[in-house]
Amino acid sequence: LSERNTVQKQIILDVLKSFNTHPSVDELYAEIFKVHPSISKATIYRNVKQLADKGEILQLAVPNDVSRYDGCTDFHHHFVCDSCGGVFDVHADCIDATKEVFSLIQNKHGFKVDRSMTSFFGACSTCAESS
Amino acid sequence: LSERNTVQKQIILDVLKSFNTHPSVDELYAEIFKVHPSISKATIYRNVKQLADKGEILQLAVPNDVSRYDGCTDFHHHFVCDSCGGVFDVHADCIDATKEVFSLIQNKHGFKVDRSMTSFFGACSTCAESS
DNA sequence: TTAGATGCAAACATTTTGCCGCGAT
DNA sequence: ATCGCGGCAAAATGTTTGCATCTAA
Repeated sequence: LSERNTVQKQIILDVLKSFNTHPSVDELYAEIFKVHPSISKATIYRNVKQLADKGEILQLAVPNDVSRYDGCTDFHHHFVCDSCGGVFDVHADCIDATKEVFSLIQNKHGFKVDRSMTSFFGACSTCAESS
Repeated sequence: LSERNTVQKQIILDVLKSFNTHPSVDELYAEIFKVHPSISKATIYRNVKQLADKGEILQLAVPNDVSRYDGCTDFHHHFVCDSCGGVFDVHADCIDATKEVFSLIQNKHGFKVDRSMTSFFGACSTCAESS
């Protein structure tokens, strides 16, 4: 049941953390390929899943888009542009989803809440201008 | 540029609204098939996309899961069980993501925010018990 | 009448899996 | 020396598209 530290796993984590954006597996692959051309996409799929399960990275689900990954696990949120599909960070000071809310939900519904994330939707600055 | 009201579109909307859960296209198909066996999945895919674009239904993006649809467009949130993948409603009184927050984000980032949705993650009551 | 919608099947894209060999522990 | 992991290719899954036909307007 032990988990091994491999070169590939470390590169995947490092490269993901170097992104300011929220790359897909394809985007990660393209970047990792530059330093480790022999990597396989299957390895990236397997590792991002494992890292997300351990909570070392976040997996983002975006409507009409592939899975995206976020190397920043600090509590924060996302804005998704309905027009271009871009995903941008929205930091937490904007919204109040605190542990108090988690308890409230747990008491009301019986769900044991661990974490939360808010998605905001609309038009990003670029798309709002060109319309 | 006109959009037509077809029998299929109406059935899709009706059946979706009859769910308390958040069905995938496959689950919708299975249910619609009972009353309209000649329906095609392509028709369902095309219509849920159109309905979601018009805002008549919601498209939910769930990590490691297919797209799910929600016939209830009232402002509310979701709890996703990390263990069984179930998606449950969490109504809005639990969390404060109001128009004020939207303005705050718009001022800070320039995004024109239209709507938001919060996802809570953890263990649902059933899964929390059996662990 | 005509342009949007349907059903079907084929095409596509993304993600998962089986297999075998490699390498971290 | 194990057994988890990597690379590859094949398979599985989910979604979109081309096309001929149908139908709402």
